[in-house]
Amino acid sequence: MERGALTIQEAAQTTGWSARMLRYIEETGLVVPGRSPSGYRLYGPAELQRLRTLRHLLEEFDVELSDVGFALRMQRDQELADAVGAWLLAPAIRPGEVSDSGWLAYEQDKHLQLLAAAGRTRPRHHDIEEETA
Amino acid sequence: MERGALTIQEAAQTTGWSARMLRYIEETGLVVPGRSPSGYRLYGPAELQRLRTLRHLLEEFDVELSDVGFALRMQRDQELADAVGAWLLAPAIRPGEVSDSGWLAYEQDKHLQLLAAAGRTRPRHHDIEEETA
DNA sequence: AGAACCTTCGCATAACTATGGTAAGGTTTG
DNA sequence: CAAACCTTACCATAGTTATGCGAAGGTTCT
Repeated sequence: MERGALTIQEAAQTTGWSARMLRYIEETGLVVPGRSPSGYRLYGPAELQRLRTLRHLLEEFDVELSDVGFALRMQRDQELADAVGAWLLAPAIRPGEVSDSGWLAYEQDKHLQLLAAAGRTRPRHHDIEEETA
Repeated sequence: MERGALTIQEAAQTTGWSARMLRYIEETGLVVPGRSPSGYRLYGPAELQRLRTLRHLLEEFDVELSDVGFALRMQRDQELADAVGAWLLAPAIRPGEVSDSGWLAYEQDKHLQLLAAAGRTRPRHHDIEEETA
C-alpha cells in the first residue's frame, strides 16, 4: 500500500483521535481522506495536520465538532453565510429604541468583524506540515 | 407598564415562538430583551423583528439555534473567529505542499475577515415594523 | 381583592452529538 | 495460510439541545 499516507489507525495515533472519531469526522465532512483502490482511508500530511489543528481548535476554545461543521457549511454556502451575517449585524445597529432602563447597556462591539467565507478568498498560499510521510 | 414594548406572551404571539423559547433564546444570548423595573421582559420592535428574522433563518436554511449561537460567539470573539477561519481556509488549497514551519504559518492569516455580512447591500435600510406598540 | 400576567426553578423528553463496541467480511503481508 | 489490518453497519450511552409543563411567589390592571 502507498507509503506517504497513513491508514486510519496510524493516523489515529499521531493525531490523538480514535479511529472511530476519524470516521465520524469524515462523516461530518470536516476531514475527508482519500482512499486506496481497495477502499482504505489514506491520511496524507495535509489531513493529519488538519486533524491536529482541529483538535487544538476544539480544546483551546471549547468548541464542538458540530460548530466547526456549521462554520464549514457557511463557508460553502454563501447564501447561508450572508443570512447569518445579516442577522448578526442587525443588533449592533439599533439607535434609540426601547429598553433604556440603563443597565442593559450593550457593550459596543464596534469591531464586529465577521468571519469567513474564504470560499473564493483566492490568494492565500499557506502550506501544510508533513508527517512521517 | 410601559407601552411600546411587549411582554413575553405578547411577543411570543407576534413572533411565533413560545414564551418558553423566548426565555431559552435569551439564555443563549441571541435575543436579550430589556427588563421593566420589576423584572418583566420587554420586547421592543427591534427584538421582535430579530426574533422573526431568526425564525426565518432557522426555517429557511435548516439551521439550529446553537449554530447561530456559535456564529454569535465568533462575532464576539475575534480570536475564535480567526482560529476557525484559518482552519477552514487550509483545506481548499492544494499547491504542491511545500512544508516547513507548519502551524505557525496560518497565524499570519490575521486578515481574513470574512463571513458575509449582508454587507454590500449597504443601505439595506431594513426597517423594523411596529407591533401593537 | 382577584384575575391574569410575569419570574425563576426544576422535572421531563425526543432528537441529536460524540464516542465506544462488536460483528461479518474484504485486504495486506509475513 | 493466518495474523493484522481495513470496511460498513448497527447497538449503546452520556451529554446537549430544544421544548413543554407545573409550582411557588411577585406584579398589574380592573
